[in-house]
Amino acid sequence: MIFFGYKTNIYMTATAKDVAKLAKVSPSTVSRVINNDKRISEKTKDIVLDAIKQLDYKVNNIARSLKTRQTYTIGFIAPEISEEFFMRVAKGAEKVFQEAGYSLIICNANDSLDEETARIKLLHEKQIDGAIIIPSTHDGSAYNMLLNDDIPVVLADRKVENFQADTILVDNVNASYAAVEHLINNGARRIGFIGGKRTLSNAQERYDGYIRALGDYNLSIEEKYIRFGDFHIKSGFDLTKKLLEQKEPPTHLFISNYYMHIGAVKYLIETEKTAPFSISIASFDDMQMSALLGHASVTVQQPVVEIGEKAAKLLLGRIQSRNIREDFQTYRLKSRLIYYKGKVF
Amino acid sequence: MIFFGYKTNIYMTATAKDVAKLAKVSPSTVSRVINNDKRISEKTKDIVLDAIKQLDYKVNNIARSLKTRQTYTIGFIAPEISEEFFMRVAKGAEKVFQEAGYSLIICNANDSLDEETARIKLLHEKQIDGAIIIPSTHDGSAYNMLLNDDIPVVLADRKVENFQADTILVDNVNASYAAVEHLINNGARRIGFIGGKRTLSNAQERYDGYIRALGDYNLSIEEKYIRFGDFHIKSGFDLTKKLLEQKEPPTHLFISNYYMHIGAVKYLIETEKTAPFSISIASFDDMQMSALLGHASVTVQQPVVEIGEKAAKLLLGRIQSRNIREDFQTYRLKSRLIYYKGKVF
DNA sequence: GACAGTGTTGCATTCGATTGCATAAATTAT
DNA sequence: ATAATTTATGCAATCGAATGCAACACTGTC
Repeated sequence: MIFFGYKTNIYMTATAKDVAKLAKVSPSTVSRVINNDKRISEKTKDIVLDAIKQLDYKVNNIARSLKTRQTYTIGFIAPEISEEFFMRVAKGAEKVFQEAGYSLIICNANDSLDEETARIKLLHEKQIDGAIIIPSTHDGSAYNMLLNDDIPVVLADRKVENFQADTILVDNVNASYAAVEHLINNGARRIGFIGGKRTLSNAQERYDGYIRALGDYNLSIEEKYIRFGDFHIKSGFDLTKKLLEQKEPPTHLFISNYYMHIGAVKYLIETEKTAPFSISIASFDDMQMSALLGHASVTVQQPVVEIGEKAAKLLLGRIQSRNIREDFQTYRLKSRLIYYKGKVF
Repeated sequence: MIFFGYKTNIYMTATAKDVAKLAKVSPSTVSRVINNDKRISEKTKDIVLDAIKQLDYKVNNIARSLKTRQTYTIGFIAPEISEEFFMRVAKGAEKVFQEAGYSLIICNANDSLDEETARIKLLHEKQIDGAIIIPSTHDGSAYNMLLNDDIPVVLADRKVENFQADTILVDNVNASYAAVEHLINNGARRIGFIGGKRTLSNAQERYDGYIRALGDYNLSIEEKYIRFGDFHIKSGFDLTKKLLEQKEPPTHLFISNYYMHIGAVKYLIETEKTAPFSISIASFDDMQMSALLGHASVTVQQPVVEIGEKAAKLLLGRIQSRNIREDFQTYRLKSRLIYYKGKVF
């Protein structure tokens, strides 16, 4: 619909020029009105606002971005978008950003450094104003691509090498210490450990907590009770099998994340392991399903949404202050233990 | 780093103009090279490509978008981004789009029509080239905002009222029919039904399959065995409680999705329901954890990733053909049944 | 050697909004 | 009433790339 001849471009969407014509002012004035420039008289402001309403004018964000060099878009890269944990972090971040007028491009790195790097390139090309990254590996060198062009980055959940940034982590060491301690207090002496790739900072830290707890309680650290996987179901399954099929197997397990816990339980169910003893598991992450996972006695509940919120707030601060490179901080958010009834199916 | 004085703008990123100057050609020629215009001589093409490499030139996508009116960005709206099901759809879509050079803005509608509408506005302002929506409600009227501005939309998983579009669904009726049939074949006579909000097309269809199966096998349809919730854990819990606490409770349950199944199992565990009979459950969705859910005898596995892929391909077709409004199709993808060992914990 | 035909390249405008600078209008001071 | 100051608005350039049209260079033909 041509609107009294006021829409001049072929796409029939009103531009600032159209509004200007209708309001009998210049495009600059229109621009000043929509940007709340204070030195504009109430009278013309009203006239312009009225014209805007009449023409249903919306600013063209692309044109605006070209001029202002701000896209109000934030990149969010997670190792795997179908995992509840990461997307709950994303939710926390989205909430904060949305209130500040920013929107999120959520990308999947597929647990691969290459894909992660590809996503970074993409976000860079899209000229995002900042990025939150949950690193897929320990190598953060690709992130410098962003920082070098003054795009601030905040890391969540894991820290990396070769890159400096604000980082939001949880107190992995203390949390896994407490979980293992709980097993010990309940009489556990042979506690198996199933961890993630040690190159990932959170995996290493959870291992450290386990070792420290054993040490403090004078339990010997047995190589044969310790296995490292990759945080996925299959490795939880495989490693549980390995641990339990040896002579003098562990009677308890500390498992470093939710998915490996699932794998462990799958193994226990499939083999209908009833053993001479009952396996009891301490694990990480409290997801919607955690309460139903068999053999769970205690789990570490991380402040997932808060990780995202905190990361988002920090990033916003960096963007707004334009202080991109200094005083990087690392925050450790507190986790807490959730006790299940120790039910063994 | 100023590069031999060739970078003219204050941001020190090379523009087509800089490349042109270095290659001693006009900006138009540079533009033609990067867009693979065939009517350019091999010689100048090489010179320009060399200059591009020297200056590490990257096109400014924002400027390009302003001119071409294409952003190569697709909106993806899901009712809840922390749910594995929806994000697996997103993964399927992302794969297809990525190969075609498009990227995805994933948004969370939080199961709310208002938030969904807000996201649509946002995506509209960002000038996306198309959108895939998993509707949060039965009302699709807000989607017209996109279509009216020639932005094609494809719906996934659920259909809506007040909006016409290509739609990718699964064969809900047949799938739930088959699941219920399986229970009947195993001797079930009193089968409770726990469904989602009937205003959602998939919830209604799953109910239809249940009703049809009972009818075909001459089982009476009992009001007291039928309850509707909201696809979330809590309603699964509450409705299971309601169903089982009555006199002559059902001995089997057909539960319309994964999360309500979780809720049901939570109830069964918490109350340590051992009943005079053992509850056996047929349900929908086969997630990472489904195999571990207690009482499961059979579940419907939907082709989740394929939903996303199919939706993406359709949307790409619409975008590329510029046929936005005609011949809308509805596709029904086939689900299949996964039989668990019928183990009852 | 003039002319048509084909293949390359540049000029200048455009996309829509922002903004420094200049100027006009309104207000206050003298 | 006039000068000085403040306030409000417009002009014109700019952000970086794309593209219709014009112009040029070259080859081949008669």
